[in-house]
Amino acid sequence: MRRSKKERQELLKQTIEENPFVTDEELAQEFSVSVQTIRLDRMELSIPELRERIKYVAEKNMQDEVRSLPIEEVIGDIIDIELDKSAISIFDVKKEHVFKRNGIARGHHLFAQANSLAVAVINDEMALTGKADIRFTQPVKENSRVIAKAKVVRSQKGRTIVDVSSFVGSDLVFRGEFSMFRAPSAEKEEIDETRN
Amino acid sequence: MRRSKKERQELLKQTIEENPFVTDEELAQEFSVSVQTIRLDRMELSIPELRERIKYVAEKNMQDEVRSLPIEEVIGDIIDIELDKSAISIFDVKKEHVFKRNGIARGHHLFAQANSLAVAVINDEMALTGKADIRFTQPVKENSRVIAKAKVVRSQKGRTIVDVSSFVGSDLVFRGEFSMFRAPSAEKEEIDETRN
DNA sequence: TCCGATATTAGGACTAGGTACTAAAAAACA
DNA sequence: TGTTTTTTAGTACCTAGTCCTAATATCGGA
Repeated sequence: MRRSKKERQELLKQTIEENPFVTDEELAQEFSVSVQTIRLDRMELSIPELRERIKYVAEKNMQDEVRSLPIEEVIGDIIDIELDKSAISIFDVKKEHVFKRNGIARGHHLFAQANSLAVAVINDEMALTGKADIRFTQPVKENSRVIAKAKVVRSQKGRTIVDVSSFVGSDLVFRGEFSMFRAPSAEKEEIDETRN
Repeated sequence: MRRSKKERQELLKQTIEENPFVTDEELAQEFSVSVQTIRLDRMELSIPELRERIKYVAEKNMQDEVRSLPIEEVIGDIIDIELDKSAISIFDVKKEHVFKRNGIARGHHLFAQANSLAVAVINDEMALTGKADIRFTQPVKENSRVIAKAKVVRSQKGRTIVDVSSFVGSDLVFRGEFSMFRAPSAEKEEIDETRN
């Protein structure tokens, strides 16, 4: 089926986004146009060639790998941290984080950002969440930037209370009180401690 | 500096492993041999060409992506559901769900399973988590199978309380009380309702 | 020191998946 | 109808290879 140029280019963009591994040849067949047309389309849309796309995906992968090693496994980007005191992270809500039906962020992503920030702020070898009291105060839409602020409230014998408030702009969208277990050094402080 | 064949091939393997993006040309210079020699080496060591290597890395990345942001709307597999009453789901804890340091499942995955089950059990167009009171009662290790059981406790004017308990074997590992907002049909029931 | 084996290099033909460019044909529109 | 836009075709060139043949180099042993 032949489509208009505009329509075709829209679909082309989507198709390549979904599957960056597709060749011009295959796309030409898919859209029943010549390979040259596909190439003109890519030009107009500034979509790089197959190999560059693959390379990009691969490079992203490598970066992710190094990123997940040193900065620890945090959801969202930590932009400020004072160990055992406070921390701030940013999380951009993209299409994969929302419900398809209504475009609202799924709760567990906001929870993940907050929880992971609560873990990160603790200056110990190990930190585990014991309990949490959380509130989703406003729905968060796709393309929002969520800023989570964690504050250590108090700390006593292996237990630390961390308050996390998340905002979109000036709106509070999430609040949580996390009760964290901590284990100072390595081995024998066994995590069975986490029994609450 | 010229090395013996064996030595060179050993280094070659390492070099490519570290940086799969290196070309034969660059390797030839690095080892002061001809491009052909590098190619013979790759043959003998069964190392694929640059593009195949890059493609492999990229593909691995894509796989990871689908894994980390589940396509399906529910985290875990629902094995039983009675709308507005109860539901059960299974979630297998794999290496990507645990902290590298201690092999313990990160809290937000257990939360995600429970929260997502609470959403699923509600028989309405839309369900959003308003607040939640949760407890991680025991650490969950890699390769565990977590069974979450959701039960609708009560329901009144657009608000439904869902209790979720998650088990590994017979051990309770997580408990949460979720207060869910529900909107029967589509548009105008505006989600500002979620102000708590 | 010469011999044969192994290792290395050079070169040509071919490949995929393109870029960059020119030119012609087809379709859309005014 | 003429003009503009869009599409197609074709050429030369590119990278990073494969596959193959043939010519050298290098090395160990008799």
